[in-house]
Amino acid sequence: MSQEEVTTRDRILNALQRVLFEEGGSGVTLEKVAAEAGVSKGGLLYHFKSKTDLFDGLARRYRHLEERRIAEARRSGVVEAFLRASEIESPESAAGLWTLMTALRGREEMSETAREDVLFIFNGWAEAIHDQLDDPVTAEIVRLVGDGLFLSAVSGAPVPGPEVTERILDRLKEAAGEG
Amino acid sequence: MSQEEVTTRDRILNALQRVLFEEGGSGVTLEKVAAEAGVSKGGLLYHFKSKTDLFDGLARRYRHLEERRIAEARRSGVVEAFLRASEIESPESAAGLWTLMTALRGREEMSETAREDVLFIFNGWAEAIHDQLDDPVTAEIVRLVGDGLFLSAVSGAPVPGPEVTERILDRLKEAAGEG
DNA sequence: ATTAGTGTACCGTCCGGACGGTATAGTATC
DNA sequence: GATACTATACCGTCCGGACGGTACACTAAT
Repeated sequence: MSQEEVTTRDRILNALQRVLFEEGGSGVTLEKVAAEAGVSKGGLLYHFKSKTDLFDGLARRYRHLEERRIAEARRSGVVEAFLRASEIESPESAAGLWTLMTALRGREEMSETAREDVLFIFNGWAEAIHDQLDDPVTAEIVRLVGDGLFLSAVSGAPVPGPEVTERILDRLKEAAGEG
Repeated sequence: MSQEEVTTRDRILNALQRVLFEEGGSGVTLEKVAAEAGVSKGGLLYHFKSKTDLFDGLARRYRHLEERRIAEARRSGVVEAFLRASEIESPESAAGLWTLMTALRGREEMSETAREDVLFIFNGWAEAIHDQLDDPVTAEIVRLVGDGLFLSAVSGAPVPGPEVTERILDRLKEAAGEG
């Protein structure tokens, strides 16, 4: 439990992300996640008292992560930060967020607090973008392009090549007066 | 079985969309869909021999629908048609496509043919857009904005108001030289 | 014209397995 | 002696899918 080592709780959440990535939302079972994390089922239930609680924990962790990213982006320039965050760095991480979003509507097995955490992320980015850009239409375009990037990357739909992405970024930054 | 009446098969698929909309992907059970369609479980299984087959049927129907829309859009102007199609007319319909997309990665319970049908839709729109716009960067922006619109509408993330949407549309049509 | 047979479109029930969750006894570390 | 687990056993429920009917329309031979 020293500072640099990852807690068991975090290992379990990472395992959940991996299972989500490999098998999708309906492939998640407590036993699988426990095994993937190298814990027993009892051990998992010690940290998360139900499956719902487990998903809540993941949503909460995403929220904290994105809160930090958004704050940083407000300093460094939102357009670039948001668009870069939307192309996916870690497929496992994206798959988790994706599943959570999917569960947003029609609560499948997600609690109200998890729903709020996920919405917080989207609203947080939207606010940051609108705060920094004067023109609301440009701001919306930036937001939508980012969401589109996220959707494409995570769903297997066609993704623009890296050099096209760069040119999109340049064009939007120019329109936004950033950079 | 005359022309104007909807087949039982279609009624079952509509029921699936409704259940998907109300309860999400993991809320789908054969019994629920059957009840919603006003058929027995046995009756459902007569038309679709497994749950996978049921989802396949839905994907196939989407594909046919979008094929027609894309062909029409090539005549009437892709930018407007695509963006209008991406803001959602029917939430039930969108929820179904959304679930299918979610299942694209990590096959949960979707067959290869369903995956192909869904990818066909996305690639079909992408091709139509790129065919009609000279500048590939603009084309990609249009595509991404549309995907972002879809994502927002269906996930509960913030949606631009109608007048902002119109202005986005105008700006993109201008950039594309359409209309 | 009746009989027999065939295909289609269903209904209702049952079974086996998977899964969420509970419980409990034990272990190791701090 | 509290914390952080392991391991195992168990229960109740839900669900996919198989199966055995049923009803009815249509055809074909007698």
